[in-house]
Amino acid sequence: MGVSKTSSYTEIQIETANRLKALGHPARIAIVQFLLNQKECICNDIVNELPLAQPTISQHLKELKNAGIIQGTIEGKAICYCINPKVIKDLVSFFNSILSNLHPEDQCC
Amino acid sequence: MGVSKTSSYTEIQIETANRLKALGHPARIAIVQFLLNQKECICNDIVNELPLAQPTISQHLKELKNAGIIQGTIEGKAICYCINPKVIKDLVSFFNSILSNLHPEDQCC
DNA sequence: TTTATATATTGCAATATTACGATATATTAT
DNA sequence: ATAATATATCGTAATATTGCAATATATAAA
Repeated sequence: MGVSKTSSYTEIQIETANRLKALGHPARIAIVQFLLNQKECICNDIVNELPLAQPTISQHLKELKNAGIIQGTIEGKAICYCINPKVIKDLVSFFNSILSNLHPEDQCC
Repeated sequence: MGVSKTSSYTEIQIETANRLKALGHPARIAIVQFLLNQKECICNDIVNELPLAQPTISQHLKELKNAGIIQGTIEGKAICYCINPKVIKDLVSFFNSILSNLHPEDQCC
């Protein structure tokens, strides 16, 4: 008894949660997967691909960008969005570290 | 032109989004990490560890459980929650497949 | 059976998210 | 300069999430 509560969360916990939350919507998963298949990754193409209006997609792109999942650079009249590999690698590491800390003998169910 | 909109999302996109969304909150990241370090994983312990009230933690546990991230079994008076390795493995695969589809020559930014 | 312990559920307020029409901005083409 | 194209922002309605006090349930201990 007498265990003191951790006052808050660590920076890493907050950052990881933000990134996972950004990917926690089917439209944003679909956007990421669409970007993977494109050499030219422009918002207007995505509008034609997904069942969402242009402002909604723009909003989803903004969230992915705020979380660092994607980056955008201006390409003339359009904008080129693409995936930031570093963040994806971090997430692979995060889940791999869960797996490696999961020892069957520790499992109670 | 004339590209038809995909009517909706795939089952896998929806399932993946649900799982990532479930992990998209610092309290739920902290809960998962706490479970990793415990042999005895009981909700009341988590209440002493996190800055949240018992009903709130119970709610977060429910969300993790609904998303399949954790499972709970009744252990007498308490409940033993632990992580479902299969789902974590699926997520590692998801992010690894993003990485393997990310060819630098395709990147426009 | 009464009491204590562990967890879940309900109800509710505060806040955040999602989606979109309307509109703004910025670049390119004419 | 005007028009067309690509994207962003604003305002707003509908819905979802978060957190908690109060209360319920269920098991174990006395």
